[in-house]
Amino acid sequence: MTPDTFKVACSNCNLRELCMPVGFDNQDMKKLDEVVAKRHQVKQGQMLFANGDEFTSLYAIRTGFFKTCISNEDGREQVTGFQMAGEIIGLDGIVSDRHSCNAVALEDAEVCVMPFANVEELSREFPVLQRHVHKIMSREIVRENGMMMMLGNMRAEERLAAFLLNLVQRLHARGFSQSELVLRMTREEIGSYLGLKLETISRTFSKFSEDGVIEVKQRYVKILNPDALKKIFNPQPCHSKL
Amino acid sequence: MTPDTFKVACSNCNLRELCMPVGFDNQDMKKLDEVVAKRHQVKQGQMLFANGDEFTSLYAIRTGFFKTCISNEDGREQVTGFQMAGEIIGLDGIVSDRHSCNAVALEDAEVCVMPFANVEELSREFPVLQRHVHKIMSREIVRENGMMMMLGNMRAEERLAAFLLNLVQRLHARGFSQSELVLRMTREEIGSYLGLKLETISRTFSKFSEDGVIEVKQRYVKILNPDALKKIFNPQPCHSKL
DNA sequence: ACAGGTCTTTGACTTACATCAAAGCCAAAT
DNA sequence: ATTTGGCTTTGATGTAAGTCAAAGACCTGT
Repeated sequence: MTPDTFKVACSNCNLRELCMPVGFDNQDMKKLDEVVAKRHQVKQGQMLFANGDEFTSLYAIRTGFFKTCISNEDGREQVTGFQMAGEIIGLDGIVSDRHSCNAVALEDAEVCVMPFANVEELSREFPVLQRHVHKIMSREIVRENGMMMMLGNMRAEERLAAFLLNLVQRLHARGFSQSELVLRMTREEIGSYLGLKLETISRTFSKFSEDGVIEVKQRYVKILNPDALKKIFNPQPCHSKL
Repeated sequence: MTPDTFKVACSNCNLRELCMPVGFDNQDMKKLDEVVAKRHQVKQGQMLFANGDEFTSLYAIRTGFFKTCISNEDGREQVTGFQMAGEIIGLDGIVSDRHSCNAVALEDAEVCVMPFANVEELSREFPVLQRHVHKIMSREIVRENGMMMMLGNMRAEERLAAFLLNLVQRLHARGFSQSELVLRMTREEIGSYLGLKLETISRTFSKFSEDGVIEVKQRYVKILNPDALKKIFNPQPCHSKL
């Protein structure tokens, strides 16, 4: 065991409600601790796993912030997601027993390593865990459906508004502010995620700022008018009959 | 039981290798027949399920061709996938117990209805089925990652080339031609899937045709030069060191 | 055989975003 | 305090794809 790994328990983890199913009694919870083999530290900029790596485990993020991305033969990169505490990464690896994307820590992070064999074994024993795993995968499918809608149909302003609203909503669920956030990623990474260039992200931030919808100072963003942002994301049809 | 539903068995279904796990002995296979409650016919243009419908079952396509699509508040529609025989639809419903997309038959179709409760119960009993379900969901996640790359980074010609190659590849796996196909969907539906307008699809088909890469006659498409198509999809960098 | 509908093609023009380029900002290192 | 390097902003210009419009192809039912 390397010094940056150690054994821990879900049963007293403060993220339990975020990454584990609810409705367990204490005894079940004890057994469930077995899903997590150990914890693992990942420094900013390091990869948790890379495209082509053998798939063995899912990872629950305890602290820190990740991006997942794929790149094709001619070097173009697509960020496929940003993940924060309580979220699960590694699902891409199940189908082929190899990871098909890179997971990069955007800040120093700690993850719970959950060997997938354990997950499957305990899923067979605990229907509530089984259901939970299915929901996590389904949620990711639905999220990506939404991304397809963004990338296929929405304009730059709509994409960035949706992105910001989604970020604060998730941060808020973790006890952070509803209106203020510090971006963990560059303009280029946001652009890659949203199918836009970094200049477009920068210009759109400036536009929102000029319109008084947000306040931006580098990575710091304050949402001044969330309703305006929601309206940009989701413009009202002029007439309901339209 | 309505006249368009009847009980059947996977154990002698000719699509078994496509939609069911391999490595079952006969006895297991008998029990596995229990996943499928019945079959269900869907006429061209009809919905198998719609956004908001209660989720109860996954569906394995026996014959026919489907599209799944979502639409947002202001009416914009995004096709999120095209599915053919042997593929599974309905995974989007697991997370919230409601479907979040519409599944529309693009030609008369027949599906095997697999109540998800059965799937989960049998998954607990048969690890190979459990693994299979996980792989199906992971495959969908990886497919959608690839779609994000397409929609975020690729040009119209690349998207359409990738689309055609993917279609023939899947048709070929089902015993159809590697080079000829009849499209089941309109230019508009292809466009929606690829984040392009129908005119752009039409123009790009014409361009490919002028270049001698394909032959197009309405819905009929013949791939004359698959290598050229692959090169469009996946352009070689000028120098490997680049 | 024809009428009506849906789908497709093609042309002319517009536009949202990309590209290219230069300057500004900020934090860490010297 | 200054340099360095990564990130961001902003402006000028280019372009791939969108929009609008009209005509053509095909299918279905009468």
